[in-house]
Amino acid sequence: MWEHVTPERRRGTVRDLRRDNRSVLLWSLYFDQPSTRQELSRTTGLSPASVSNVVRELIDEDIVHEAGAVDSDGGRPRVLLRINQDHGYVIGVDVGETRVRVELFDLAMTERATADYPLDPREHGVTTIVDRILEGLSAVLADAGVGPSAILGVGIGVPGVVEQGDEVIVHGQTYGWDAVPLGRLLRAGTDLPLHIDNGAKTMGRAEMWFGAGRGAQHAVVCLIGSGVGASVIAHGRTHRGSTSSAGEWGHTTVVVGGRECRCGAQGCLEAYVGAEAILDRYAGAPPGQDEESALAALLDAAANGAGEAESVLEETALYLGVGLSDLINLFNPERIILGGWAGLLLGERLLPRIRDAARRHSLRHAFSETSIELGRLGPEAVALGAATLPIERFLNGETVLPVEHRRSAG
Amino acid sequence: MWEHVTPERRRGTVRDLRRDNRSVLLWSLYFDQPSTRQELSRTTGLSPASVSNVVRELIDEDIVHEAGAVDSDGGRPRVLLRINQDHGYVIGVDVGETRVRVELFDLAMTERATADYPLDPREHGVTTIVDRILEGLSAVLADAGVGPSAILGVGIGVPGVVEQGDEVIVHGQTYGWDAVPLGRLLRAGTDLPLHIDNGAKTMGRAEMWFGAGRGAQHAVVCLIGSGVGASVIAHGRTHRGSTSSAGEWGHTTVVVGGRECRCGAQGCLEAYVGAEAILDRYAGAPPGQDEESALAALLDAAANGAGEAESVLEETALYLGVGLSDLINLFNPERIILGGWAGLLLGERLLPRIRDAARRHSLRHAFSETSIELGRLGPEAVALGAATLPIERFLNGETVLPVEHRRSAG
DNA sequence: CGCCTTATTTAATGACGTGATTTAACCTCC
DNA sequence: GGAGGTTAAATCACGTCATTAAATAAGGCG
Repeated sequence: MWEHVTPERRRGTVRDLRRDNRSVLLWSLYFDQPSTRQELSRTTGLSPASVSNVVRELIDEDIVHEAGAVDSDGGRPRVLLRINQDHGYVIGVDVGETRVRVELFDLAMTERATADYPLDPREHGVTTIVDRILEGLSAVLADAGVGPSAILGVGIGVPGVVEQGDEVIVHGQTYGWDAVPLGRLLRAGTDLPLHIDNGAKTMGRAEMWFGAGRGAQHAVVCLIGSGVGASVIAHGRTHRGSTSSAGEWGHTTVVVGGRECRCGAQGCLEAYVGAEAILDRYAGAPPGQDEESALAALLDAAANGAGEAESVLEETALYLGVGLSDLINLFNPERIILGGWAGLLLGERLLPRIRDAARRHSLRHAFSETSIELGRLGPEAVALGAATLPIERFLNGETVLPVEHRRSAG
Repeated sequence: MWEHVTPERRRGTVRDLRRDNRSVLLWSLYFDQPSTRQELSRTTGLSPASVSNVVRELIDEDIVHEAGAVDSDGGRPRVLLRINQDHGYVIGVDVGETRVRVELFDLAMTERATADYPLDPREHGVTTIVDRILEGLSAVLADAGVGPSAILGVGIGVPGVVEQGDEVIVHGQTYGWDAVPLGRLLRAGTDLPLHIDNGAKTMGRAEMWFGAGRGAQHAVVCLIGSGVGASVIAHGRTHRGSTSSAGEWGHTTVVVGGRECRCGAQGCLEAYVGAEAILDRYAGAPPGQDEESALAALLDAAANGAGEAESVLEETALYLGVGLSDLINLFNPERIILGGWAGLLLGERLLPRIRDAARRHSLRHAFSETSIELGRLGPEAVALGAATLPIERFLNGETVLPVEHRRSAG
């Protein structure tokens, strides 16, 4: 009864030690390719001898390749090492409000195949989605010419709360999903290792790994689309809370007794800065347009001096800034990243005003340590981020690939 | 350039492994005393042989004592082990708004000496505080008859933001402290190892270790006094953010454009539920009373049916509930603990109403997984929690005590 | 071609955790 | 009260690991 006060600790055999060191080395190499044994020794803190040993092991397993060399003033050249990007593959799935998208990547995260299934807005039934995903999996495998045994895992980003556990359960407000055992349903159709997570969180991962979040240890990635979500990263890790539903920034209250939100509460942030809510507040919106064009039109109208559009945006910037200030005060991140299609559209035009509103509503010290930026990966990042889930497992040494994929040891 | 995405990893020598295992064992024993080697083997996952080895080491260092035995149906009795509570001592300091309090504890956290220095409300100068603390340190050492060499460390809880780093800097809004290098100032007067942290955070630690937080991995401890603060615990660790100013819940915005807060912003939670703010909103408050009696009087007035008092409280419960719902949505804690003198007073009478308001403003799933409770340790817990800072270091094996305190090895 | 410089590997060493084996400590039953 | 049983703890032999120091590889330069 003490686990409450200390972080999880792995079992301490001398063998686990090796697994950990190997993992540290892999992470380092993965994010700093190509590298040399020497450099790895520096970055990991391991002795050159240990680096040599581990690297030999990795080369034998065909996970790492030697690739050229670089002169070292006068002496023996350093050998360049890089991860064999064809050692295995990962798949990322983006289950969005309007489509299901499946992408296959190699270990370097270059896209090798894609499948895209537009979704009828009225067709969010569980079986439809499951079918699309399974269909997409076979499609990208075939398309890329990759066998299932070479797949390290499949990451799936879905809207709504994802309860991790023995059985992965998805609660999708917008989809009308209630406690859907998505993992079990999918496992009926595929044997690939699955990693299911909330879409905002997977997008957050993508920005942290490859986008505007690189280098930050503490960040919040805000996903503003039709609705509003966020992914909180502390110490480089996505904050999940006790049942993985942390980060529901959109339903934070900014006005007690304010506008009604689709979640049933009043005064939620989402009821002011979600695309749906913004358009709702704007009388000038022509009906029948899709949200994306409608919001773009609103922005144009404001740029052309339309008073009402302008005031809706002004208000939006204020509320969004307030929402961000809450994040700053509570999390003290070094960086806040605005993403999602609506977030990017709004940010482009309103960022200074949003920043100003955030400044006015947060504590000076914390605000001064936070930068507020736009996401760099676009709204397509959900699948990419989802695909990093199996990559993480791989780098941690928690995935073993069938032997056929290993070169016979020297 | 990859640390952004993986948690800190310790250097991996076979020696660190031992230190870690020893630490795991110590934590387990600390929170589950007395215990036996056998039981420790179970809880730590270490083999009985390793437990034996480590325990022998700890006994040799006089950190652990054997204390009696317990029959085991028929066979050799299990030997009970407990931590030698006199192996070393820790000191906790509570720098509050009205006093400085210094307490000395043994390893079992029983209080051995106390020193208390009331503070003139106008006298929050840095040197005054530093002097009081130093005075208190000598006082408790003398009082308990303990030499400085037996002190594992001193934990200090202060109001305001504490920036951890090479040089500990304190920003105390309420105190009018701006970037005070408290660590350096104290080090001029004492050689004891110092741990400085925000008072809300140290109180949170106390509740997590010994109070209403026991057993929880994810919790938020709310400190409501004259102002409002919070301590967020994720995975058993206090969340600090990038510059340790995380958890400033009090300055979260609950009403855009709302009441002015002493921080300069508008609509902060603190401007509604801090004791000062509550009394401010209550016209019936007789002047010249201290806050504590005034709030108690307000509560009594409401209990006796005074309409205005009642409505102020009703409103307070609403705002507090909304504040909690933000925590629930963002952090998804398993437990929320209401503490601080005002929090306890309010909670006693208003808890059901607070809970209800929180429920109405948070997402169903997250709310249903959270319990909202009152703190168990009272407002005195700041010093206790501060004292756990050096305890933690000790249990992690990061503290070495001078040899004089070790029994000569057998 | 021999010497110099730097990178990597090899060899020797010491620490560690574990399973198997002993030893310790207490019980029951005859 | 001693033999046999039972459970706990300590010891031993072994395999694994990271590290340091020494050796070797791989170029450059004169």
